[in-house]
Amino acid sequence: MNPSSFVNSFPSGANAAAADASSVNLRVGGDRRKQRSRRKEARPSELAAAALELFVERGFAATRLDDVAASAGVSKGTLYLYFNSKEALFKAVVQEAIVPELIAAEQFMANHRGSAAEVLRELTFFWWRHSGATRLAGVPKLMIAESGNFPELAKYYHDHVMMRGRALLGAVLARGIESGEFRRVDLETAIDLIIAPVMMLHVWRYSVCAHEREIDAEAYLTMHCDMIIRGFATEGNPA
Amino acid sequence: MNPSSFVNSFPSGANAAAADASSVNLRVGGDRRKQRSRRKEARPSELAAAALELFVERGFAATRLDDVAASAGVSKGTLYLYFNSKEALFKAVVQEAIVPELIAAEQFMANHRGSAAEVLRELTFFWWRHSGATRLAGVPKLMIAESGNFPELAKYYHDHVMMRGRALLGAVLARGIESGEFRRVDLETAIDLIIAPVMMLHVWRYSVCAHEREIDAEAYLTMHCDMIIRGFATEGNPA
Amino acid sequence: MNPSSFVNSFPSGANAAAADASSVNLRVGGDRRKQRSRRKEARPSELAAAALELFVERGFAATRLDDVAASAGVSKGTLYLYFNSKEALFKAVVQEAIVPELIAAEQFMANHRGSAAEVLRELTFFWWRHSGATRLAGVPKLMIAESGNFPELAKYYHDHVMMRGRALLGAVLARGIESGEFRRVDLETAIDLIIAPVMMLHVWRYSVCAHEREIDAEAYLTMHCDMIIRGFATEGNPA
Amino acid sequence: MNPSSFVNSFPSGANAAAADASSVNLRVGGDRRKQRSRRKEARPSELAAAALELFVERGFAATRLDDVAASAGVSKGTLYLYFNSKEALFKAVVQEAIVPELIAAEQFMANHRGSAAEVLRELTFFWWRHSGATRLAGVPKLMIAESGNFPELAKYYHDHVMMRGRALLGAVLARGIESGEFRRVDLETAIDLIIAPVMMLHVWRYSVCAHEREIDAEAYLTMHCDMIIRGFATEGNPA
DNA sequence: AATGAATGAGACTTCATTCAT
DNA sequence: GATGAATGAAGTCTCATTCAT
Repeated sequence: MNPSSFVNSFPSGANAAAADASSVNLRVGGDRRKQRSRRKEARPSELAAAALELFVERGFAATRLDDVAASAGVSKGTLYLYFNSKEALFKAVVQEAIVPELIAAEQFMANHRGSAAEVLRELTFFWWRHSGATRLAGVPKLMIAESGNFPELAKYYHDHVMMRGRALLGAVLARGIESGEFRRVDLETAIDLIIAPVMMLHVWRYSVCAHEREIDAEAYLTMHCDMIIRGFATEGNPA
Repeated sequence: MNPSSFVNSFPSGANAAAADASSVNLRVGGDRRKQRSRRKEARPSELAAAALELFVERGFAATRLDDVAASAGVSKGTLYLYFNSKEALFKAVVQEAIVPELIAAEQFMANHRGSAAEVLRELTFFWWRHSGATRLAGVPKLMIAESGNFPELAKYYHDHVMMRGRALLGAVLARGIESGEFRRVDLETAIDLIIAPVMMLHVWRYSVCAHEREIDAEAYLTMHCDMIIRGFATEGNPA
Repeated sequence: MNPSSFVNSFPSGANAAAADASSVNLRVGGDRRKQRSRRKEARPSELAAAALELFVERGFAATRLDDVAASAGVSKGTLYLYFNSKEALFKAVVQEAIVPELIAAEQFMANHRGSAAEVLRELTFFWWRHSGATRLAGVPKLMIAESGNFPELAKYYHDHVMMRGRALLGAVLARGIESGEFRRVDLETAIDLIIAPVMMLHVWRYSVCAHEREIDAEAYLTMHCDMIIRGFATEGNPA
Repeated sequence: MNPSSFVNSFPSGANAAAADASSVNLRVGGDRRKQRSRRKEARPSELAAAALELFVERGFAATRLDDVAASAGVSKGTLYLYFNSKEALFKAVVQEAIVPELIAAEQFMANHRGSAAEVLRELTFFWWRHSGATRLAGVPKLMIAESGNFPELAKYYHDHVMMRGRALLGAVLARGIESGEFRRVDLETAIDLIIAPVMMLHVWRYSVCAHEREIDAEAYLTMHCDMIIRGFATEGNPA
């Protein structure tokens, strides 16, 4: 699993607009003359990808920059050409890893037509496919573990990732309430309860249960959606 | 010094209140001759308590033994009289923090009479009062963050804490299904979905949302229980 | 030339009051039981002495802490028990090196009786004996070289050392003018011109001329004093 | 690339003004074809000029080649086209900075007619105007700071700069003694005492006193010359 | 000739661990 | 039992130097 595959692992249709053109061009360009400069443009992403792997696996503090460098196939000094500090690398990793994920989800939502319940269910599984099943699955654990020591990063993650994801869910819920499909519940709390099990699924897979218990994600998420939809359904409209 | 021997050195029926009392008595007792030996017995607990505080706040790697020692009012060397390594201290901390918590929950369950739904709801709030509102609240985050680097500890936590807690919930669910109160759902998955939001509540409070958003635990847990109970209720028995 | 000789190289009668008693006790104590703790008190001075040697010889940046530690016979980590950073060590070195020097000169002055010219001449040679001929001779060069990068230290040196030395000279000059021995010259400028050749003598010995030319300090300072005294003398009083 | 070949590549009768003119012409000249080759010849001087600025300001060790390159508007690699190492650059800088200074002083002396006292005074102020008031003022401090780590350079500076300057002063003194204007003093020592305050004036301005005290160079040098001339004057010839 | 990306040795600094007292 | 001074391995970060383009 090399760094470049990481780039390609993003939903192809989704991030075309969002991801900077350069990293996309990286693969389509045909001529060799610009390889050096193109390489330079691609480096930060490659390094961040290597770092993501290790951060997710070992945590921030336990990851040595030597290992990141070795994993990316560069020298330790090269890391500092692109990132001023280990912390800066950490920030870049999180941003590279999560922003495309969100953009994809937002586009998915924007294009979807269907009942609120359907959207909720499909969004959940979309999320799982695009995050839970990839190496991005480790990011929530990473954030949980390190946000205490990196308040700045925690704020960024909260503002740009969690709030954005919550807004998505809030819109679905509001639509369902509007249409009479859902009961009138407190939106914030409802959002919390939709998100929590999904996050926890990621976390379990990457930490406590990693080697102890195999969680059947499909069944887990199916039941979760059932519960949510049933729990929010209006009386005359049992999902 | 294996984990279980350490656990067994705790007062068997003890909970947090009892442990506190002992360390308080330590200073009010009038007999001076016994103070030394009493103190000796209490030391590991005092040290672990100081370490818990710091581990939970800063994480394992970012906590220096100097700080633990200073916080406990002893010299750094003294730590090594009771724990062979930082890792050993970590194990002791986790074990000391969680075992009493569980014992208390089990006793609570054993004594409770009522419908499955009632028990579920009360158990949830009991848990919250005894864990979420105390310093133990940080333990889940700690476990999530460090279990990857301490597989042995993750296993212990999984086997002795999570499984024990899951057994508790499994018993309640089984009772509800038996009595016709709940539908026949997959037990393991159902347990996961009951636990996840509670864990996540702990985690959020200690990490990402710490400084960003105040979660109303009461409303959150109430809605969670509503959803669970409604979601599991049999057709003719809408909770 | 070991560190302890450094301590003893200070004028014995002069610094008895100034230097902290501990470093003096270091040598007079007879019992062995307290060696450990006494050692601790003495350590900072020993380390600073070792550092002085190297700083003076190689400059601040070119001196490695490994070498300082090795030279003091301790491990690198030990340095950090006493000094928070290389810069802190530098500060300590300067302060340890120069303050006693000044105190000695002040006491010398206070006890001296004689004409202004005599005092001037004797003070100059006193200074030379106590500074120019010891390893402290390198401090002026050190300060000149590094003060640009350590403005804080430059200020300290200026305020506590140079101003103090200048005050000494200013007092002598003022006395001479008062008594009609010296002409009425601008004090500040006069002080500059008395100091400059003395400083430069130190500097030359430690830098440019170190291996090229041997300056006869005795002749140099004698002529310097002659020039100064003759230059300042009133018409009817040719020195 | 040995020192002397480098020196010889400079315009022989040149001084600072001439060198400046060449680099200015570089840009105003209309002929574009020559610009490339002209530029090539000028490069080393431009690079050394940029380096001088930084060396003087920060010292040798604290100056990064990145900054030198950036300041000269070239890439870091280009530095190595002209100088084999940082040390080689340092040598070039010193040589380029001081040789023209000396040549100018020698020419000034050669053309001067007047009493020894007059020459001494005017030479001093000439020196100050051409060195103390320009960026060259920092060179003495630089030499003092680094000569310990660059013995070879110290020797060059001593042999080519100091000795040459001393010869100049020695000639003036000898002339004064010959004519009966000055007393018969030891020449070497006398030269030292003439130079020292001038050097120290440079040094003070660039280091310890930089931000603390403003020295009135005019008054300082005037008094210095007065003292020297008065001090050396024969009995019947009070300056 | 010129670039600037890449290197890697080496610097400062931290901290878990040990041990003489 | 308790101390705390001492250690040294290992980490992050810097920067002079090289070399493919």
